[in-house]
Amino acid sequence: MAAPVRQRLLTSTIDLLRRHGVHGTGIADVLRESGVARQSIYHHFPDGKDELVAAATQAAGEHVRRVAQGGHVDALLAWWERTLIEHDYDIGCPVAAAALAGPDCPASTRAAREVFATWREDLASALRLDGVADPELLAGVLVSAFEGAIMQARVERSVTPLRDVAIVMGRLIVPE
Amino acid sequence: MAAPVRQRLLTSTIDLLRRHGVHGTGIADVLRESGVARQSIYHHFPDGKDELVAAATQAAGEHVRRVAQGGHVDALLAWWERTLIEHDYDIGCPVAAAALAGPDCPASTRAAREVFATWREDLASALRLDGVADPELLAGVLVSAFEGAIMQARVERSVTPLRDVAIVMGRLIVPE
DNA sequence: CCTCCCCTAGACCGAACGGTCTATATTGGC
DNA sequence: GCCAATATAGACCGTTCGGTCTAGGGGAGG
Repeated sequence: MAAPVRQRLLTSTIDLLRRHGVHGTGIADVLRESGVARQSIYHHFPDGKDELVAAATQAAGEHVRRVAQGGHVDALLAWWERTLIEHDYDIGCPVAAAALAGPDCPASTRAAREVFATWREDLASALRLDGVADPELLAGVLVSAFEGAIMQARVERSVTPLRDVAIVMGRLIVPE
Repeated sequence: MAAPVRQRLLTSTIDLLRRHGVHGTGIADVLRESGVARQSIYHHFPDGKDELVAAATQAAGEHVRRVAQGGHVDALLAWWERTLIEHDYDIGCPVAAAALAGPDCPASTRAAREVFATWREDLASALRLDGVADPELLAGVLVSAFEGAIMQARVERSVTPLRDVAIVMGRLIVPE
């Protein structure tokens, strides 16, 4: 009962987005998992589901950002490996879920775009500090490769796709 | 009226999967877009939506496979660029949609896994023929990077993520 | 005190969901 | 001629959907 209502809503929504995607997650599911009253959703997120999903996407993006403190690729990799195994490969990336929601959820799409941009900027800064060539280019490809690897890892039920990305990208991330 | 019913069902389902994902696509939508009778779905796909989506995923995977005849990365890139622009960035990869559908759609998840495996094998064979080192490793990362780039390209409404993947991966795909 | 805000409880709405059912063509092969 | 397979049309089912509504509880600040 400790956590405030808004936070509980976001946490539950993120969890459900990772399992079932945007359209596979119902308001009733969020209510059940968070134990919050129906009306409270529309108090905190007047625009309804799309706004809730967009806010959850932003929050999830911030969380991952803190995990990869300073853009350390190895920390990101380790965290995703652990998370996938902990949840028995029954989850994906909530930002990917928002990105694939489609035109019915414009706010969610926008949120996904902004999170991806933030991730790229963080990674590019870290790469630049390490003296790596083409930091922006590599940062974008890193985000792409990570997102694809998470998707493959989920259906393969194996962390191999993630590790392979780390191996291959490691060859490119070298000081010039 | 030319195309047989089963084919029209698959074509329409693929199109809708790319726009709205698995849970965002309803049976009624498929019926409307394909102009097929409701009962015909359950004639060709007795297990209902999950089986239809799985079959559509397989068919889409085969189609992309033919596009990348022999595993030519450049052909794949050009096709995705053209497709995204043609549809004004309102589509994604249908296999990704199936991969993120979640545990309610076990057949679709299985289909996504098999398509990813086929793509990796095709790419690995092509890389091996070109005398590239670590063909399996690179093939897996290529699939990851492509899938992630398609996702980013969609929300960014730009082909830049795809081109960046091509540039960076081109540096790795060199004869040993 | 009263009022405003946050929160809960739960009924209620019309629409859409996936799936089943009956009934009626229209085929092509035996 | 007959039968099975394929197709169409459309009613119908119970459930769930996202969203709105009313009614009331409790705490903080005027």
